[in-house]
Amino acid sequence: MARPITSETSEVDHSFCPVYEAINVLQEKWTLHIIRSLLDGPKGFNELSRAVGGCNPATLAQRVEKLEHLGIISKTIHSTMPPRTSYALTEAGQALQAVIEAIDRWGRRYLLEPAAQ
Amino acid sequence: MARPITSETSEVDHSFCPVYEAINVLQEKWTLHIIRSLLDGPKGFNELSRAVGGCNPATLAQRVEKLEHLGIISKTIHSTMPPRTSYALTEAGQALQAVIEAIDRWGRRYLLEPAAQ
DNA sequence: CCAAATGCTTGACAATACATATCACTATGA
DNA sequence: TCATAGTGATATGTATTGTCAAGCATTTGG
Repeated sequence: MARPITSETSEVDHSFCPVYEAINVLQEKWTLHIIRSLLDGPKGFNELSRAVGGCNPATLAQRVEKLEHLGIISKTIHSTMPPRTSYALTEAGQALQAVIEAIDRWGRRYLLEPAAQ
Repeated sequence: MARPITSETSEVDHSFCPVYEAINVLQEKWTLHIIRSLLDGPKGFNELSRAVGGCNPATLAQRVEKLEHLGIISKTIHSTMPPRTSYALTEAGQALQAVIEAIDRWGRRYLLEPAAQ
């Protein structure tokens, strides 16, 4: 990628495209579900797992770590007696509400009759 | 799923949630890239492949078939002498522009400094 | 006739996600 | 006190998914 030679064919230049990267982040399995679940408040690991519904713990742990790394969610370990973990959206994460809402509107409008699949 | 009874454990009810389903559609690898590529006009298979950038033909064919099945894109085979295929967005597909735009805005705002990954 | 492009398909392989089991720890109830 | 259940994960093996490198039939241009 990012090789602007080849003048004849119109190669699309993906040198660094924020949209392309954003799509790559959001298109990973469970990512959008996780963000959606966290939109109504911080959750613990198992709580999040239940809210997401169907994601296995290994995958969830991996996703959550990556999203934390990307600054989309934050992980806090409360040093109370039973040490509880809490996952919450950062500002960047909260901002994804607009994306979820857009998907929501689209889904309600065009996905009401599934039937096939 | 879709068992609203069970008073003991608080199972999350995903009987049919349009947002959940919409996310499931859009979270598959390459799907959003394909839709984004088709937003600026219909394309043939190889043309689409180049526009998407990096998706292998097997996956692309599979995605495109599923999206056609879901009524998001339409496939037309022009019976001209070299029979050309053309993939285009349906109305439902066009409507996803709002989602792409939301992702675009988010990406520009929060993904400018990637560094890590 | 040969190279190149279109629109895919195939088959072997690798990466990913899955179910399931388990762990250490802490409450809670009997 | 001692099982039971909840927390926050991690480990195992298997199944699903995506990828790579080819190839094929077709047609057009040189």
